[in-house]
Amino acid sequence: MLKIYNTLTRKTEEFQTLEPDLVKMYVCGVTVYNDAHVGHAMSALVFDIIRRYLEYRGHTVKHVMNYTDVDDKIIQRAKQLNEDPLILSQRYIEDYTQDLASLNVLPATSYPQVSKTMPLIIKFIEVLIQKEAAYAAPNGDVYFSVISDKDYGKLSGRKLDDMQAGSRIEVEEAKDHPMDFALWKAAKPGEISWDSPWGKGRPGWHIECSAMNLAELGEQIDIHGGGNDLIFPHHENEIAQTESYTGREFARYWVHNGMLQLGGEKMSKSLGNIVSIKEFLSQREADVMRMLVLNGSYRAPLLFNDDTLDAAQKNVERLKSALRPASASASGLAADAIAALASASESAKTNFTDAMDNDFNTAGAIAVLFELSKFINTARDNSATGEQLKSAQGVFRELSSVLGLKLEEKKGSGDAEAFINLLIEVRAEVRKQKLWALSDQIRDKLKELNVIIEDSKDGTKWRYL
RNA sequence: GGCGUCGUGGCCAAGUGGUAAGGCAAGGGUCUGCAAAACCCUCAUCACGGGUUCGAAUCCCGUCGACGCCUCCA
Repeated sequence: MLKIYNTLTRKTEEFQTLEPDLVKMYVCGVTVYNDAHVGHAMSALVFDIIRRYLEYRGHTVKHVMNYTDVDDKIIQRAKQLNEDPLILSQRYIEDYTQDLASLNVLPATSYPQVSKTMPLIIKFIEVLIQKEAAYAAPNGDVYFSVISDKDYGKLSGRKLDDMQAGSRIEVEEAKDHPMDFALWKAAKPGEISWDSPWGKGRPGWHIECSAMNLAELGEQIDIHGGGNDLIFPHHENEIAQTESYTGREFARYWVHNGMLQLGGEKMSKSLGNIVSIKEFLSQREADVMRMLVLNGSYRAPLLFNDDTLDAAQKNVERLKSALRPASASASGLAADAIAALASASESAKTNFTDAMDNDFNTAGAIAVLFELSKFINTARDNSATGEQLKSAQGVFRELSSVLGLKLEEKKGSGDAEAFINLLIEVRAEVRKQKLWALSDQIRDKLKELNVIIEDSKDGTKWRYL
């Protein structure tokens, strides 16, 4: 039985879908005005892993990830670059799509955009006004009225009185209540805008997600996800809007990932301590980032530094070792060893599911893979044939792909391969003649070129580092 | 100030009542011409102080500390 920690109740709850076997999952994507960073990658990876696991457990997942392509920061950036805001955001959407593909994140079912949801957003706001959950102010803005929502604050555990006391925001004169937030913002001169019953303007930050959710998934969804920095105000306001609109419970499970930490602090644009996904991938392979996430727990802060990345990279290498082929001269395993390997595979599956069922305990799931890899490697060391390894390696491959790990050996150019093989042939001859210095020199020089040579009983193998 | 998360070996990190998974690093070993890889062995009593319990890292109270949100943020 899958259990998920629900931010709304602050409890780990049994997962039950609204409709049998179907999971409606909405994950807040990014505001597209700049290169996405590894913190965004963490969030995307967390929900990719969740989605993959739900599918592994037999659910069909409708996975919606939005792009916020109309926003203050986009407008500002577009002004700097003297570019149309929508062209700018479209460029970054394509960019981010590529980043996600590079990270082996499965494509979402759909990717709604604010700019393409405008009629529905306007209609949504009109309904809120009709229901007296929102009001148009004289300045052309429309605000959501927080006092109209009796349980406003339930997600973040705040009370309106507390928030007023701690508020450091300059309160707009036009607001009835200081915590009221904008559903619609009147356009300033020269800004991109859309026509509405309240004049030219554009949506506030939170309403798009409520509208796009409704459009893509309906009034109620199973999982709503995002970074835990979105709990307040973004998700709090989303709940307020949607539940005021529908009169029903919005999302069953609110799932939030922890923040990536760089040098003990959250990575964020305002702190300037950013590593973009592209920068990261120019240094390390995608599996390393994923392993970093898998090794931790998705709700906790994740340390991103050279030490944790080096360890993650080693972990990836280690897992890859399980998939290496049997020795060509393998003579075969004894019957009891074959049985032991088979039973190790079976318990790996069970233990994997047990771990993942416990609020996606990926660290536990990874430990299961390490254990299975040990069994496989021992079997190979004990002369298992390829045929005898096949089934266990199949299980290993299956489970690691549920986590989204590719575990591919690196490839170089086909041309280089022929030369490397040639060098290895020559080196084999040199070794026959016991010219160890020369033989070692070849090995060292190849290593400098990121080609690792490993000698064994039945010949020399090589791989790219 | 308010709300919340958390504090497990050198590092990353599972475990939420019955005497501490896994990985990295380190040390020893098998294999190897030497390496590398793989495999084997060694390596913690869970921030601190109280309490509940036959029994607590795991529940309760307190202290100290870290981090996040309260303002754009995955």
